[in-house]
Amino acid sequence: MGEDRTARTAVRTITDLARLAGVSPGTVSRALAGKSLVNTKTREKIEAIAREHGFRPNQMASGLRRQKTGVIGVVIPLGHDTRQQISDTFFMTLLGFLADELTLEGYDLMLRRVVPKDDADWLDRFIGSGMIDGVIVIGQSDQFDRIEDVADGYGPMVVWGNHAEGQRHCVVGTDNRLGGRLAAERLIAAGAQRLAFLGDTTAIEFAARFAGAEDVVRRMGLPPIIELPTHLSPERASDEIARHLEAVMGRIDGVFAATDTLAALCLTGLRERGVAVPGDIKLIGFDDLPIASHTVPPLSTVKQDIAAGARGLVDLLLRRLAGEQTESLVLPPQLVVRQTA
Amino acid sequence: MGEDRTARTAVRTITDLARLAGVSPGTVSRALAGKSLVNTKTREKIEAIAREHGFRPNQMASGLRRQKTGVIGVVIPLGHDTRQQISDTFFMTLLGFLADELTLEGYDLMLRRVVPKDDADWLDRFIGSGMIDGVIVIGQSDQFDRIEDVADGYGPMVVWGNHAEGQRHCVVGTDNRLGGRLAAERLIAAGAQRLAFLGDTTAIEFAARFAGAEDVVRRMGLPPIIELPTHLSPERASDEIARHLEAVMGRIDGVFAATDTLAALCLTGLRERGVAVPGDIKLIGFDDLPIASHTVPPLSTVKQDIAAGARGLVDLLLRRLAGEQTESLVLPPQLVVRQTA
DNA sequence: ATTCCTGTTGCAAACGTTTGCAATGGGCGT
DNA sequence: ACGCCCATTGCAAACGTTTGCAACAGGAAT
Repeated sequence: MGEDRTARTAVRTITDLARLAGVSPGTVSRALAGKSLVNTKTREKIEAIAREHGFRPNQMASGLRRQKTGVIGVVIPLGHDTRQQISDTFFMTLLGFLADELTLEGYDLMLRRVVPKDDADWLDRFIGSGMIDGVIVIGQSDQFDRIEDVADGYGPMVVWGNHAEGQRHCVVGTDNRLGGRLAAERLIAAGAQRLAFLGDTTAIEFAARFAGAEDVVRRMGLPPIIELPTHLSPERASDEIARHLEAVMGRIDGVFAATDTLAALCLTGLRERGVAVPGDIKLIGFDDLPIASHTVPPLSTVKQDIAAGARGLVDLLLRRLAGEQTESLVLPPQLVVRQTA
Repeated sequence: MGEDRTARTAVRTITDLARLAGVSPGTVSRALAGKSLVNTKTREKIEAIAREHGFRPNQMASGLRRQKTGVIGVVIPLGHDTRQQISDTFFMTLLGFLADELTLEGYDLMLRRVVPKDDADWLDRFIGSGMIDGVIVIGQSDQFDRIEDVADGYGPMVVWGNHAEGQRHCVVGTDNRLGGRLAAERLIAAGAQRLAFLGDTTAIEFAARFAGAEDVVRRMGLPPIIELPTHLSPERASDEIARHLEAVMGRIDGVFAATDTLAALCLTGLRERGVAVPGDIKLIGFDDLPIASHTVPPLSTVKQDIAAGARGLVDLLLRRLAGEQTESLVLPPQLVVRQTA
């Protein structure tokens, strides 16, 4: 008992509520929106009824009328490596922070995972859906050009990824080239001379990290870095790394892994072969994921500030939504020396 | 050149397109929807124009009219442990698989992270928003009762979590109690007698794991399990675990961690104290996350089949959307013996 | 008493799509 | 040659909200 004070009339629309309150739908709309064009008494009455019936205005209708949805699209293109990435720790952590930031700003988040290979206009489709006010692209993958194309005609888009001179889309990301330099310098400072790079350089971010490392070895007159292309998904990566190690063992004394995840796998591979780290081979990763501090020995790495990245993405996107033109944001990476290099 | 065949007339609505094609909006709608009530010739013409102008029907309008949105809400309640969970590896992996499955079924995914403590009707608000056709709740957290309340009046909801006898909401999850039993049995089989449980049992899933372990020690007449409540976020957990170990060291010879993440941290803590694993203390985790196979020594654990879980969630939700009444789905956990127990 | 505000409210037209119903036309059977 | 049916299309009313404009009341100023 006590429950039946909620009238049997279900109040699903603003019009129902208006009827109950004895006012017009317009007034209800204004009252609920908090615009001050409505009498305090009336507003309170309306709010009371709304609360009592658990009424919430339909977001679809509101969105249609106002031509904005309160939803930000977040899309993860799976370019060169279909399986991985949506479960990749780095992207997931970034996504988590994004969710936090967007919620804080009153936006909802619509997540979409796309395979550009099977779906050429993945980006236009998302943008044109009318469901989102803006879009955040997590990772350029191998879709740099397509993103550039879209950037010309569509303002509210920010991309996580690598910044290239003169690019047209607004990007937030770590200075990968600098990160690569830091990594290589650390390996060399720890005593390594003949380096290898573990990772797939068709991903533009990884290419930049590789390039940074190359800068260093070239400057110091060391032999060129051996590229060891590797997929990101743990299942495939394990075997590939094993094969790589088989092939280059003895010819290298330092490994720069494109990712902590790869570094961790590499560490296991080295252990299995009885190779001492950092004794025989120095190893450094990238990202500073939680795993980096829990390998044995703990992984030296180049830290990306993921939280700052998320904040930057959202901040820039909001300003673009407000019509501002924004520059890209390049975050400084930070060397974290632990025990593998 | 060759680019200007795209007429300058921007075609944003179905009506624009209709004008261009010389038909009525209704026909365009039918053509684009693929319903076979339209002449092949006409359809092709319309499709051609649509393609040429990159036209996509507005999802908001469509959703409003059809009273369905093609969007599934995924909500992660952060109950007892505000900070964590959205970056928790387990939930993130589940989320990744969910994204895959939902995409496959033609649904979009709207992600929302909520703090029930600050926002009592988080679930009603999401459901009542009119933006989603159904909802998947990831983790019951400490919100079991609220979910139960909602389940009575709202069909299309499926929850990841623990199954309790006679509950009213449809849940998909691992048999946590059985998992707890497997873990305890393994610890004991490895030689442990005095067990501790690492984790916060106010989370219902963890409570079930704990209960399963208790079943075993009771049956075998061993001393009761010592509870070591611990937050999930790595930053807080590290210290808490250190303090716990300090307190119970020497009184235990086996640890059942509620999560692989906690187990990995515990392993580090034990190493720092010079405790041999599994020599002095046996250790077992839960989940079988990637990290489990890369600790040193690799972690024995109880595996949850995350992919199957995601598939189950989506499958049940779709059937509920179709009006079916569905039973809960309880997945069997699987013991994975590595080297810590 | 008349006029002019100001503060509230109602009216009705959007927003862009879908869909039941009716209208049109051509082909076919008789 | 007539009528009927079927395939295709157009018409217009929804879906639920927002918002410019107009209307209205009551009070203040003249």
